[in-house]
Amino acid sequence: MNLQQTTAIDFDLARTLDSGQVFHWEICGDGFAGAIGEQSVYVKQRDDQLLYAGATAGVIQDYFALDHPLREICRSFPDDPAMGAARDFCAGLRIMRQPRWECLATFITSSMKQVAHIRQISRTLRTRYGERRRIRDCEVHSFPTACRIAKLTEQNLRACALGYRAKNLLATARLVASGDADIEEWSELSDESLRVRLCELPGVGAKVANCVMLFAYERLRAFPIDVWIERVLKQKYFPRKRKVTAAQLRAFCETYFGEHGGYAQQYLFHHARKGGAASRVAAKRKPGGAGC
DNA sequence: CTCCAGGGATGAT
DNA sequence: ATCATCCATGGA
Repeated sequence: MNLQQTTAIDFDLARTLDSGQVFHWEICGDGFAGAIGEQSVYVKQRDDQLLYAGATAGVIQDYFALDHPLREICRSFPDDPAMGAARDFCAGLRIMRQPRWECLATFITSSMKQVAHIRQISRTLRTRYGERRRIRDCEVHSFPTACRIAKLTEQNLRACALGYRAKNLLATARLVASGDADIEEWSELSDESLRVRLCELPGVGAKVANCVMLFAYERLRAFPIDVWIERVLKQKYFPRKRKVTAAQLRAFCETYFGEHGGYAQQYLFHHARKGGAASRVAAKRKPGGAGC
């Protein structure tokens, strides 16, 4: 199969796919295979060129948000040591435009899960209930639609290792499938209204809502606060302060990181998670023991 | 073995 | 408003 080609400057494909925003792309040959909606796509990067098959250039460019003005976005970040280090570490990392339902569903399954296991759950759901496709000798499965999941049982989903998340995914799938929750229509809402609507869905709280807003609704100001980001914020921005409430953190993030706070958050997250020992934030240690 | 993970819902202070 | 607890599962 012949590959098509499009220019992609200020873009790092592998880093973007490994940054914890999308969970289903797999290594295929010397590139990656995955689904963009219902289409199976192969893509690999060679310098400033993206070589791809399975979709149009327009779909590729839109999905990877190659139109985001990354230079300007990075310039809008606050000028402090933690942010600067994260920005240097995350060159070319872009916030993609993901399909609403699969992003929402995947982050409902993400609660109290490591990235590796979110990937495993996504793979199981796709393999069992999605549509199988083939691209360049690699298998790709689309994410099951809300209607498909709505017809399953909680036991079906628990069998995919979802645990207590099964009930939430099923209930939300049924709301979306019935049209009671019109997640496509919600793209017209303001940030605040959108967050309220998302949080009404079973299994969606502030953190998941912000992830979905950032990764599927292009609300680049949305700032998800998970355990990693919470540690980064407390250690880098509130050092030697015993008590920092969730409300304080939220208020700080809304203003300090500016109009592209979601990008800043993703860079801080990726740096903390994947950076070297120097960047790593220490997990909370159990008190006691002769620490010396 | 233990500790922890891109949390949410519920009920008690 | 803030805190405690429970909820499943598997990687490290």
